[in-house]
Order: sequence, then structure tokens, then C-alpha cells
Amino acid sequence: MATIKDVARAANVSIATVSRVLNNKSGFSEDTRKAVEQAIEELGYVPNGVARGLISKRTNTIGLLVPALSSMLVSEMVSGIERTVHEQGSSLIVCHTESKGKKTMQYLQLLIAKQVDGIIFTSEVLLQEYYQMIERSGIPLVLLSTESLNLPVPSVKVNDRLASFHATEYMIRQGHKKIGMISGNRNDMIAGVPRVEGFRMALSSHQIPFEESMIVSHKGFSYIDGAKSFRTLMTDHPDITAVVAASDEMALGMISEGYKMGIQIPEQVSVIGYDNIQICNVSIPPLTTISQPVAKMGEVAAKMVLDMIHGDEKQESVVFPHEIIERQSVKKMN
Amino acid sequence: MATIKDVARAANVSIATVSRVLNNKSGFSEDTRKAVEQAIEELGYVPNGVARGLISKRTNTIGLLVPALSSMLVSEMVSGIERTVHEQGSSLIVCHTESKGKKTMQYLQLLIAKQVDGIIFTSEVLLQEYYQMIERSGIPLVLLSTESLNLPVPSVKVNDRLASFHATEYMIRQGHKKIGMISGNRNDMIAGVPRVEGFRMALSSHQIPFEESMIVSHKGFSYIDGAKSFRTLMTDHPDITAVVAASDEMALGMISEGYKMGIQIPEQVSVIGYDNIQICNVSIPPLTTISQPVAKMGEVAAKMVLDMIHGDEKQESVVFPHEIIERQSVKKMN
DNA sequence: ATATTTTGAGTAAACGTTTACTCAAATCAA
DNA sequence: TTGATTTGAGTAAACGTTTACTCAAAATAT
Repeated sequence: MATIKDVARAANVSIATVSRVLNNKSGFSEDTRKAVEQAIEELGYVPNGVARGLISKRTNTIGLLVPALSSMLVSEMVSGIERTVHEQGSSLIVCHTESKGKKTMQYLQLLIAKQVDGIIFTSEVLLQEYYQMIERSGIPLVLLSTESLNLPVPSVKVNDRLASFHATEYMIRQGHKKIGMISGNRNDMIAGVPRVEGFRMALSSHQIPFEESMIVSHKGFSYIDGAKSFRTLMTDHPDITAVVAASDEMALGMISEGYKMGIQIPEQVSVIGYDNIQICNVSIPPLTTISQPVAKMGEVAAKMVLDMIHGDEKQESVVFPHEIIERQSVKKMN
Repeated sequence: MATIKDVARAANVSIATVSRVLNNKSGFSEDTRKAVEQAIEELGYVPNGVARGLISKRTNTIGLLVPALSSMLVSEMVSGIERTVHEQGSSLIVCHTESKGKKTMQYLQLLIAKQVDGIIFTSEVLLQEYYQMIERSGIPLVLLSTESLNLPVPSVKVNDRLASFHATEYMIRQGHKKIGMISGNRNDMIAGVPRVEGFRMALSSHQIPFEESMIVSHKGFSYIDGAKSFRTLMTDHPDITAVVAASDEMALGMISEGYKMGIQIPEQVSVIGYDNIQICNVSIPPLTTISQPVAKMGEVAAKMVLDMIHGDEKQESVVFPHEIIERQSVKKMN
């Protein structure tokens, strides 16, 4: 591959001059510019970003860490980030940590070694261990769909507890009294705990009686978890008329399972999802859900790291408003 | 950030020695190893991959180019690639070209500048222009879900024409005689043309009469395209009993549109999809489809570039077998 | 005891850029 | 004309590694 030296030789100038025309600094005549540009053209020269990175301390690369999330959710989140990052001339390295601490540490090491300009950390609690590593490297960091109460890291998220509260309250307002929840992994500090809490609070603030077994949780937040959870929920509580799901995928899995079990949705059981992924529009029935504007949030998070990279020290955390998207998976009971 | 010099100073050795213990070359005593390792630990030193890359000419990064595909399909494809690539200690830069030639060229330039070790190009025709650019850079290239008839580039794909032929024949075998197709973008050389061809060939080889207007095409291969195409198909040909869809997403959009139009699927109209993305399992009804093992294919493509990077010059192209996955969206008519 | 090999470690060049510094030639002011 | 300034361009150091070369000290062979 041609290097700047080759170009310099071909154009009969020094490499400094080539560099200058490349970067549009001043210090060369129109004639030399032409000569250099022609040489570049002829040799098909592309400046070596690695060498540039070494000296400029910028790689124009940012790293993204995502845990084991449902694929559609990740894909929407990533797309928002990727677009924004690329618009600014950088690229994105995506790392699936699978929620494993060890893997996360490895990826962190990798990203630091690669000298990424910034890191976006999503949907998981930022362990002290992770933070220290990043902190030490001096790489700007922003949190997406997660937050840290004690560490000074800006974040972009939705108020999960409140959103879940509203989802549940929505069911109550439609006249439902027997409401269950399929909660995904209820120990998950991000998508589990707060949503369960919101659910409970809504019920208790409306004095609706409730048993522990009306919240059924599973490993994750996917179709299968939704389907399985729904089945156990219905065998334990056949009189339930509404379900709050911790993710759209779970809601979809539930609808499918209902179909197999001969349970009509929403005629017999209503459901509200969480996330508002694209497919909600074309499910049968179309899914009523809490909209969490992931693509937009990803975009904002990306802008935030980019700004930090460009020197804007501390960014303000932002909490996005959620929204109830009414479609047809919830039946009015009153 | 600490550099190798800092480590050398702290451990009281030369940078060459540090480098040696870092890379496990011989030439140091047990004592110095310990000293160096301790210094590394204390300083939280992480070797600078950029500097390493400059000298070793390896960035441990591979680039992926994807056009405007449906998000779920991309996400499955990417996941197979990413896992494999990461297992081998490299990372992946994903570039969404949106099927724009100009953007593609820009990304290509970017990937070359970044000195990626390999490139995976997916689901689009490899223009001469693209090829020349990559060729010139000497970066190993493999094609995924596409192929080049004239250029010497290894590829991983499925036989689209044959797959579509089989899908259509499957409908015929179930006793369908009035079969339409919603084709996505029928000019797309990869996912359009061959599938339309396969469809036509199946009909004609079974002497089933057919009109041009029974193939309706649209911009892309997404839900909405499916929904819209189905609507026009049904208004023009209300007597149709089966539809061959060019993608699962289109089939899903069609089912949803059918629901709105009061058309029962599969009771009134049957449908077969294409791709076998995960969600087919939980659609209502579960979608019969042509399985194209994208995750697996991505994995194989990734292995191929990796092998090429490691010096295995020419790789054999592989065409994956497709498979009909029978679920419940096709009704038997005989 | 001497000659030879092995071991442990340092020095410096190289990778492909950018940029501070230098300087001759050209332009301008007086 | 002379001195001052501007313009165009080259030289060389620096970025953080790896590695070929070198060499003294230690270990081994004779």
C-alpha cells in the first residue's frame, strides 16, 4: 500500500508538504497542491489512520458495550448510536458482554487498548471495577439505559419505576382489578427491580390486593421467558384479566403462548408491553406498550460522548419521557 | 495514560525488556518478569494497540458493510459474525451503507484508512468500483449473502433462485393454484431478481397460468412493504389463495394487514416467508418459511476472512442449503 | 583454566504520520 | 538599494510499540 513517502516521491516534494495539502494547512502553492493531488490519485493513496491516531491521540472510534438484551431492542438502540457516530466521522465497535463480568472486563481492556475516544455503556449496572478501569484510562464515558447513583457519570435513560407505575395504572384505569406481571429477571437492577417496584406501587396506591405469586420472573426478557412466565401465571391465577410485561418481546411471547393455550388476547387477558419496538405495530393484536425511545436515546448518548471527546467536560444526565402507546392489546372493562 | 516507558522506568529495565515480557518472548529472568508485572499492575498499564498496529500491520479489526436490510435480519447476521470475530480476539466495525453507492465508497475509504484486517461485504452486488478500491488496498474480502460472478472473491450464500423455487413448489404441492408473490424490490440483484425468477420457474414448470400483476413489488423488504404489497395484490386478485413472500418481515406485515382487512391467514390465504428469523416462532400463526441460516452463515464468513488474514490465500465459496420450515401459515388444499 | 555457548538485557531503527523549527527565495516598504 | 516581511517548502523529532543487533556476564564444555 502506498504511503505518504511514495506520494512525496511521486510529486517531488517532501512528506511534510504532502501532509500539509492532505490536512489543508497553509504553506504550499497551487502548483504543488495539484502535483500532490495527482500523485495521490495515481497511487490510490489513503492516509494511514493508525499512524495518524498514534500522533493525534484520536482514533475516531467509539466503543459500545451491550449486555444480553433482546435482539430487536439492541438493534434499534445500536442503529441510533451508529448513525450519529458515523455522521461525525467516527466508527463504532460493538461488544456484546452477555452480562458476564469477566467478559465485560476483557472488552473494556480491549477498548482501552484500541484507544477508543469514548465509551457508551448500556443497560447494566456500572460496577466499581468497570468504572475504575475506564476512569484510569481517561476515556469519556456515558451510560445509556442505566445510571450510577454514586459515580459521576452522565446518563441517558427513562424513569423505569415511573413508567412501570404508569403502565400498571393504565390497566387499572381501564377497569382491571386482577393484574399480574411477567417481570423478566426481577433481580436485574435496571430492567427488573424498578419495574417490579413501579408495578407494586401502582397496585398498592389503588388499594388493589395482590399476592407475591402474581409476579412471575424468569432468566431474561425474551419471547420464551414471556411465554413460560405467562403459562405459570395463568395456571396459578386463572382469574387474571391483565398482564404487565417487562418487555415487548415478553408480551409477544405471551400473546403467542395465549394463542396456543386458547386464551384470546385481549378478549380474555389484556397485556401492555415495554419498549415500543417496531414490531409492536404488526403484532396481532397490535401491542399497547410503554414507549422508550431507544433509537433517540442512543442518538443523544452518542452526541454526549462526542461532545465530551471534543472537550465539553461534564454533560448533564437526561431522563427521557416515556409514553403510553395505545394500540389494541388492552380491553376496557368499564 | 501510562506508556511502556513508564513501566520500564518503574521496573528499572529497558522498554525492550518490558516488551519482551509483554509478548512472552524469551530473554529475561524470572525476577525481571516479576518486577515488570508488578509495575504494569501498579500503573494500570495497557499496551497501546495503535502503536502496536502501526508496527505489526495488524489492527485486529474487521469491517462489515451492510445495506438497508430489515433490522431483525441484520441483527441475526451481525450476531454470528461478531461472536466469531471476538472469539478470535478481533473486533467488528459495522457500517450501514443504506445501499447508497456514495456512502459505500466513503465507508470503504474509512475502513481502509483504519487499516482493518479484513472486510465482509453483505447482501448487495459488489460493484467494480468497490472491488477495485478493496483490491488495491490488499485487504482480504469475503461476500456474504451475495456473490460475484466475474470477480475472484469467495462468498457465503444460499441459492436464492432455488430456494424461491422450492417455496413456490411447496405451495403447489399443498394444492394451491392461484399463487401471488410479494417480491420486495424486484430489481435487487440479490434478494429480488433471483427470487422472482425462482417463483416464475416453479409456476411454469407446473404449467400454472400466471399474470405479471400477480407479482407485486415495492421499495424494500420490510413490514410496510409487505402490508402494502399484499393489499394491492388482493385488490387486483381477490381469488388468490397463497402468497410467496420475499422476506419474513414482509410476510409478517402481510399477516397483520390481512388481520385488518378481515382476511384470515391461513384459512383464506396461505403465506410462506423467507429467512426464518427468530420471530417466526411467535407470530400468529407461526410462519412457515424458507430457512436461511444467517447467523451460521455470518459465522462462516467471519471464519473465512480470519483465515485469509492468517494467510490462507484463497477460500472456497460455500453455498448453504436452505430448508423449508413448516409451521402453520400454509393451508393444505388437497 | 580457557574457549565456547547461553542467558539476560540494552540500544536504536522502524512503522507512517504530524508539526515545530528552520531557512532560502520572493515580495514589499522605505 | 537595503532591510523587513511573507511565502513555500524542507528537516527532524515525536507518538508508543516491536525487533534486529549488540554485548557483557554467566554457564558450560574441553
